[in-house]
Amino acid sequence: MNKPKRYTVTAALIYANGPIHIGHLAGCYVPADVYVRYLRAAGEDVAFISGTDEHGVPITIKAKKEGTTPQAVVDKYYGIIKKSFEDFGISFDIYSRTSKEIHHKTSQDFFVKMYDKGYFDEVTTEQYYDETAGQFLADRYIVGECPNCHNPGAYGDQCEKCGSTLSPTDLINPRSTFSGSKPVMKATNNWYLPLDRMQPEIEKYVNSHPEWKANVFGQCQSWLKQGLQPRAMTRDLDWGIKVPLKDAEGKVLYVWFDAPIGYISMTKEWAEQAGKRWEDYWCDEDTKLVHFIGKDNIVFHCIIFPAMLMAEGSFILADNVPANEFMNLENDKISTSRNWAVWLHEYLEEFPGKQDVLRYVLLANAPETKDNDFTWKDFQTKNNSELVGIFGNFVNRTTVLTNKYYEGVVPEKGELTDFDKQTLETLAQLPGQIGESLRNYKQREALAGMLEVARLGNKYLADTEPWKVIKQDEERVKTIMYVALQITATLSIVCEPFLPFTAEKLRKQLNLEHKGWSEAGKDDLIKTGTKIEEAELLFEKIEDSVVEAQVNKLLETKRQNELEGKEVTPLKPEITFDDFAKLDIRIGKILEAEPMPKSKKLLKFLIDDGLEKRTILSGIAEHFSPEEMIGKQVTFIANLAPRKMMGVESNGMILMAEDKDGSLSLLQPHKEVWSGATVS
RNA sequence: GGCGGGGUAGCUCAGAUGGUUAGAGCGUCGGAUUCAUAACCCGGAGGUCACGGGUUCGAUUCCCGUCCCCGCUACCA
Repeated sequence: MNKPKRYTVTAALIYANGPIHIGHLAGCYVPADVYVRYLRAAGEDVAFISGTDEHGVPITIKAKKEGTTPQAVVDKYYGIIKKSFEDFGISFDIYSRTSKEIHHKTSQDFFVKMYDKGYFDEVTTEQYYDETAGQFLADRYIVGECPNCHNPGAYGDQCEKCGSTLSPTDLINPRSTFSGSKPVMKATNNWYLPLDRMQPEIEKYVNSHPEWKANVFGQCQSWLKQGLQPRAMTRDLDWGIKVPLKDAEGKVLYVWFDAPIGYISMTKEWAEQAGKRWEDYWCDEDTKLVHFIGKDNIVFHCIIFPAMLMAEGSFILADNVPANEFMNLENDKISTSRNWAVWLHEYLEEFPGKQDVLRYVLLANAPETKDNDFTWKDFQTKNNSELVGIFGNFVNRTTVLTNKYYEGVVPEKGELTDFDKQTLETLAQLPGQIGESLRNYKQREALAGMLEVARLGNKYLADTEPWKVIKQDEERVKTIMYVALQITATLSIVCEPFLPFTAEKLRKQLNLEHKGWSEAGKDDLIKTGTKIEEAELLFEKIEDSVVEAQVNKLLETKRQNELEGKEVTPLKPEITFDDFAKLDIRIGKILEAEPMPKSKKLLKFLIDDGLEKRTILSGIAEHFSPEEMIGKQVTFIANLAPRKMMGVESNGMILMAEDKDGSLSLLQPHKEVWSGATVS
C-alpha cells in the first residue's frame, strides 16, 4: 500500500485465565510496542489497541475449580495482566476487556449485520445435554473413560493422560461435570460461517500478500490447501455474549467470533475518550491495519477474522500479520501448567528496574523466523557485554569526560577533521536504516542497528583519544566531546522503541527534550552550553550467582513437576470375579514386528499365542522400535473383539505400564514362560 | 502419512531473482589501550551453508529424493 495516513496496530487479546510470561512478551507484545513506539516517534498517527479476552469455556472451568464465578476470575486476571504490561512499558493507547458493554453491543451488531446479509447457515446438530442442570454441555464439561487408554477422567475434547484428541461421543460412560448425571443427546441449532463457500475470496486476500513472513504465509497456504470448513459461530453456553436473535436463548457467540471484534470495540472506546473518530481507524482504505500475534493465532487473524470482516462489509483488512514463532525456555517449551516459565511479576520482584534488560534480550533473540531459546546464561551475557559493555559504557565514558573537563557543560564545536565528518555521516545514516528495518518488521536487525550507534561512539573515542589529546591540544578535545555527545543524543532517540525506560533516563542525564525520529542523527541535537548531569550508570552487571539462582529455580520446578506431574489414577468402580473372569489375559511371544505404513504411532506385531499366530496392532511406535520388540514376551488380552485400524485387523491388545514421565514398559512374566500361558 | 516452517561458524541467528574470498553478535586466541562498570578498540583462527542426486559454464541459493527438529492434521481397542 502507499504511504498510509494512519495506523491501527493490535496486539493479541490475551485470555484472562492466568498471568503472563516471557513467551507472551517475546512473541507479541514487545514487538508490537517497539513498532508502535517507532511509528509515534516518526510522527505517525497510531492507535495501539489490546485487552483481555474474557469469554469462553476455559474461564468457566477455572471458576468452577476455584469455587468462584467467571466474572471474579476475569476481574482478577485483567488486573494482573494489565499491570504487567504497564510495568514493562507496553504503551497501549487502550488496554480494555471484552466484558465491556460496548464490546457486547459491537459484537452483536456485527453478528446481526452478517445474519441479515444471509451469511450464516443455521445447522442443527445433536449435542450432549444435561437434563438435571438443564443445559447443553461444552466438550470440556463431559468426562468419561478414554477409549484409548481407559483413563476414567478423560474430557470430551481430549484425554490429558494419553493426549488423544477426542469428541464427546467417543467417551465411554460419559458424565456431566455439573450434575454427574449421564448426558443425553439433544438437537440444537447453531449458526455457521460458511468458510468453504468463502474460500475463493479468502484465498484472493491471502495471495495478495506474498510479502507476509514465510511462516505466516505458509501456514495460511496449509489451511487453504486442506480446504476450509464451515465453523460454528455460536455455542450453547451461558458465559459470553448473548446471540442477538429470537429463539437463541442460552446461546452465546463463539469466543473466537467475539474476540477479534474486540479490537474494534476497544478502538471505539479509546476514540471516545481521546476525541477521535473510530471509523478513521477501521473503515478508511488509507489506514494500515497490523495485527501482532503469536503463531498459534495465525489462522484466526489471517483467515477467519478477515472472512468475518469481508462478510460484514464495512471494514478494512489487515495489511500485515507479523506473527512470531515461539520462545522456549532453557531448551524446553514454555508451559503454564508445568510452571515452566518466567512470570513477569516474578521477574520484576527479582530484577527490579530491569524491564529494559528483558525487553532487550527478548528482542535480540526474538523468534522472528523460527522458535528460539531463552537461557539465563544468554540473558547475562547480553546484559553484560552489550548493554553494560557497549551501550552503558559509551554513555558513561562520554558523560564522565564531559564532567571532568567541562563541569558537565557541552563544549563548542571547533574545526571538524575528516574522521569527525565521517563519523557524523555514519551517525546521520543509522536512524534511517533502523527505521527501515522496523517498518519491515525486522526488529533484530533494527536492534543491532541501535547498538551500532553505541559502537560507533566507542570507536570514535578509542580513535580520537581525548584523554591523551587533552594534554597537548585542549581546543581539539572540545570538538571531540561535542561529537561524542551528539552520538549519545541520537542514541537517546533511537533506543526509545526498544528500551523506553533507558531512553527516559538518558534524556534526563543529558537534559534533553523528547525529540522525534527525524531529529535523530543530526549533529547539533544537544546544544553547546547545555548542562548535563553527573554520570550515572544506565545498566549494571549481572553476576554469575544471580543467573545461577534463576537456573536453580527452574531445576527445582522440574523436580517438582516430576514429583507432582502425575497423580495416581483414581480407582475404577468395583467389579465381580465373574467380570474379571471374562477377560482372557495371556502371555505370547513377539515373532515379527514392523511399523504400520502411513502411521506414526502404530506398530504391527505377529504374536505366537501357543495356538496360532495372531496379528496385534499397538500404538507404541513412539516408544519402541520394531527391532527391540522382536523375541519379547508380552502380556495381551486375547479375547478382545477384533478391530480394524488403517485397513489391518488387530486381534487383541498388548498391556503396558505407564511410568510417571509417560514412558511405557512391557508387562512380562518374571521368568520366561511358555507361549499361551494364561494369567489369572 | 498429509500440509506448513526450519536444518548455515563452538553458541544464538542473518543472508543469497544462482556468480569472484558465505555474514553478524557472543565465545575463543593474539595485539593495542587506560577516559570507562577488568569495560572499550584492532586483528586472527573457526563453515564440504543436513545428506544424496539433477538442471547449469557455475548451486549453499533452483528441482527431485532421503534424514532430523517444530507446528497443525489423521491413525492410538
